[in-house]
Amino acid sequence: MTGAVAAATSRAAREPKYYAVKRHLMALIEAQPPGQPVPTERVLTTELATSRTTVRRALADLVAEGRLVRRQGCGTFVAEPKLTWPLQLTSFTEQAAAHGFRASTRLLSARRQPATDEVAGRLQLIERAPVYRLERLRLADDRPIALETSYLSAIRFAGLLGRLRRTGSLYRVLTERYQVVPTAADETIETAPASPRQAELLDTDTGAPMLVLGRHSFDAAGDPIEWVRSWYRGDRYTFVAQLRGR
Amino acid sequence: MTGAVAAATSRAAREPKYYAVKRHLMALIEAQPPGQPVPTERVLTTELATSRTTVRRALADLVAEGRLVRRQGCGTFVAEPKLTWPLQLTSFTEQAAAHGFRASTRLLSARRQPATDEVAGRLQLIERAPVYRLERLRLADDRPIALETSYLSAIRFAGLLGRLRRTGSLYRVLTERYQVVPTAADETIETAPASPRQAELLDTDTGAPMLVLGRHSFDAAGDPIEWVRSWYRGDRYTFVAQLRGR
DNA sequence: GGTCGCTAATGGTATAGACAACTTCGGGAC
DNA sequence: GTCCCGAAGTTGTCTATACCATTAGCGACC
Repeated sequence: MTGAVAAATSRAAREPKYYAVKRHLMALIEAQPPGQPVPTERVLTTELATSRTTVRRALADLVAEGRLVRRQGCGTFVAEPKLTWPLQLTSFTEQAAAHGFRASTRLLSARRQPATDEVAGRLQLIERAPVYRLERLRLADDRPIALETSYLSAIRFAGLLGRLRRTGSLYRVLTERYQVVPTAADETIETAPASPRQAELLDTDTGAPMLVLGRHSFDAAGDPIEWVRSWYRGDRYTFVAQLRGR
Repeated sequence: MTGAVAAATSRAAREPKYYAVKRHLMALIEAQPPGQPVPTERVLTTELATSRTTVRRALADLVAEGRLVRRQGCGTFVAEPKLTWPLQLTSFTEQAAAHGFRASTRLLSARRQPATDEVAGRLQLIERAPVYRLERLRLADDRPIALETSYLSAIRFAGLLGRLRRTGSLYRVLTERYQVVPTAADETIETAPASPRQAELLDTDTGAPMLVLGRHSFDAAGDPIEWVRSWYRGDRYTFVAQLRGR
């Protein structure tokens, strides 16, 4: 079955009409400073002799790239450049401090529940073993940065929820009360559209492209400590990692 | 100006209608094996008493997540799970081999041109200094994986294009002919929609979400060697990095 | 038996329009 | 002068429709 490949290679590079509109807009905003308004949808519709749907598709692309910002009832504006976000540091507070931000955390929910198949596998637990599920909103200078969902074994870390409510920092509780230090981690990075809830908490739109960071951390014995998925706005952040040596 | 923040926190979690359709579809495909067809757009439109636009929006979300695959004239099907792609190895061939793929490369274009401001800055060259621009399509088992655009100084690596055409591997040419070995690199990861050209080469749709990897590599003296941007299909790949020690 | 071409069904693109939600701004009431 | 309310203009959501591009299947023809 080479049908798919043959179709792909023979497929002409047809440019959708919305992409011509997008290129028109890119030329318009190229040298414009952040905050500068672009023409309204209706103006673009008449100027470019097209439909509002087509204009909106082009605008949506540029919003997804982080080059435009739209505000309902107000207009569409050139966006601030993306911010870089360092990877490969264990603690969110460290990451924020490394770039001069004041980090804070809002605990959205913390509960004990049976593990799903995926979580049980990640934490090397038996099916439906009890786990803690923490949902936290990470902020830098009081602006929402990321939405994190963590899973930890409720057996191994019995009493974690109460201790966490008192001290606030999961990292400190793990090291000081449980003598657990992560020594290795597997990190995964992918992209996915935002759910309505995620969009609301991160002040963006449902379906907006997100960068999803997964961290699977292990202690010195090689046992899994936690499994975390962090959702960042893809239109606002670029992840940066520094690699040294071979 | 706290208006934006106030609006964000007070904004109710209103679920668009398309998201209800998306949840309906997620329930449908949850336990389905890859390749299984889902109902056609027109069937879903009548079954869910909505418009085709709304159905298509939900389907587009699931395609962006890599959970569905659509083929014009054929139908919509449950997708294969995403593939993982290792980061933090210098050579594409190494990365592919690490996961059991046979890597190959198609040189799409190679030319000498004056540097743009961004490229000149990255390579620490004066404005409009001559650089080589290489565009390569990376394949694994003859399937397109990534589209790479590299920039190198045409002064420092004079004669590179000819040597590259003879040997094929940029990495080998750099080490053997120029005695240059990358010892450090800054990597950036972001997400952006595919252009028509990128979509055609990677066998996907214009506007599809991509993972964009930037690599800025340096030699032992700290001088920049090359600046590369690699585009991967976000619906098909998850990047994986392993972190050891602190 | 093989091949060509037609047809039906699918997803892809584009249009026009209605209404909702939200912001801004100015005029009128107090 | 201050406050409130409404009008106008903006983006957000959803609908209905038309036509195009591609595919698979089938039947007629050679």
